[in-house]
Amino acid sequence: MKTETRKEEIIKTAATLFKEKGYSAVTMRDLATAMGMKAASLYNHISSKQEILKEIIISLAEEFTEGIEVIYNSNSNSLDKLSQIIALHVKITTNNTSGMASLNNDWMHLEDQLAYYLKLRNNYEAIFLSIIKEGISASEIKNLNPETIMFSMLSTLRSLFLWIPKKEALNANDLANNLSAILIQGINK
Amino acid sequence: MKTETRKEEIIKTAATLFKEKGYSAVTMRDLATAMGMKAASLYNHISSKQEILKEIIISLAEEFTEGIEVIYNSNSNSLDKLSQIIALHVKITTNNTSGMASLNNDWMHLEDQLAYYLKLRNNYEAIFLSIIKEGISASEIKNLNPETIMFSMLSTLRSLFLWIPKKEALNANDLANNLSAILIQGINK
DNA sequence: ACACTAAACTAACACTTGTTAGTTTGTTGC
DNA sequence: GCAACAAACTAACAAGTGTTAGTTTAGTGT
Repeated sequence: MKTETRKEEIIKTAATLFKEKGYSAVTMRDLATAMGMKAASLYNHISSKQEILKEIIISLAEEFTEGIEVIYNSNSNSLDKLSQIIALHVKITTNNTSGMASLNNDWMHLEDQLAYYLKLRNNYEAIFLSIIKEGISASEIKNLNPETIMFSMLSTLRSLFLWIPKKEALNANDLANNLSAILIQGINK
Repeated sequence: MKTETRKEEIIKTAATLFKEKGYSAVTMRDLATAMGMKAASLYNHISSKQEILKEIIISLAEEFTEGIEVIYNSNSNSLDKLSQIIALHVKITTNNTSGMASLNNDWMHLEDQLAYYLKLRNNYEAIFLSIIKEGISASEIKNLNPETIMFSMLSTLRSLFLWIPKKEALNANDLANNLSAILIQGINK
């Protein structure tokens, strides 16, 4: 329980491979080669391929859940809360780009934990939607379809893992600020 | 060369399976079962699993290329061109939701056609970026980072395949108009 | 009736998959 | 020097993979 570092290395390596080819296309032999060992040796550290995916996805999903609940319960106004959500996505994605790829593309290959993951995701979206609706009621946000607003924002935020690695020039703060400007104020001059 | 309808049925069925589980996780036996036949029988109509993926993705990529070139060469102003790009995505995605899932998630499993696909995609993004830059030069668009603007819009448009099937209530025109409003004018009241 | 053809079938192939069992290696604490 | 242990190894497995070869079936035009 102390030196779990080898297991974590495997999970991290797996995440980068999953990002490139997807969970199903990565074999245990691919992963072993990337780790410089034989496939069977992986099983000294992990119990199955499934477990790796679970470790990657569930911890991230829980991180998002905790993050948005704090934001929701703060006493900022709605537009500020949306900016904080943007910053949350930028931060988590910056810290674990590869894991975010699995979260977005391979969640359907969770087996035992699929129901739990979907529960977390539905909960997250429900809170996000509440914030938007409250913003509309408070006349902070334009009276447009709330689901479409959420879809648009969430699409951009969920794609950050594709974008951030190419632009390490931008630091996390600048990116979050840029995105807030675009997503909230629009681009029309 | 006349009745290619059986091949097209296979490709369409494959696309819906690829959308749910991804290209790598769908076996030829899965596809055959969905078609009500045995796996070997598929090969009377298609030459390989690869070919199916190619047919799905390349035709869509070419459709986007043709579409954006027409828009780019029209004499609308830049904001109108962006609205037309939004409408292009909504239209193509509405007509082939499953195929768009493969285009977005499984392009890396193209083998022989991977280079060609990447060429088309880079060309598409270059034109998109030109339109944004021209809009900034013409003072139609705010002077924000053009790449970030494109990334934000494209993320939303590329995720439409996830969204459109859930909202068949909205027709294509309404959705395109809603999205144009949000992406261009912002949500801040 | 007969040849043709589209489209299904059965059987099998060579290879790859995730995983297990049992063994060897190298380091650490006594 | 030896016990203990983490972490690698070899060898093998049963099941599943995409694909091929050859055959059967049923419908169509002559």
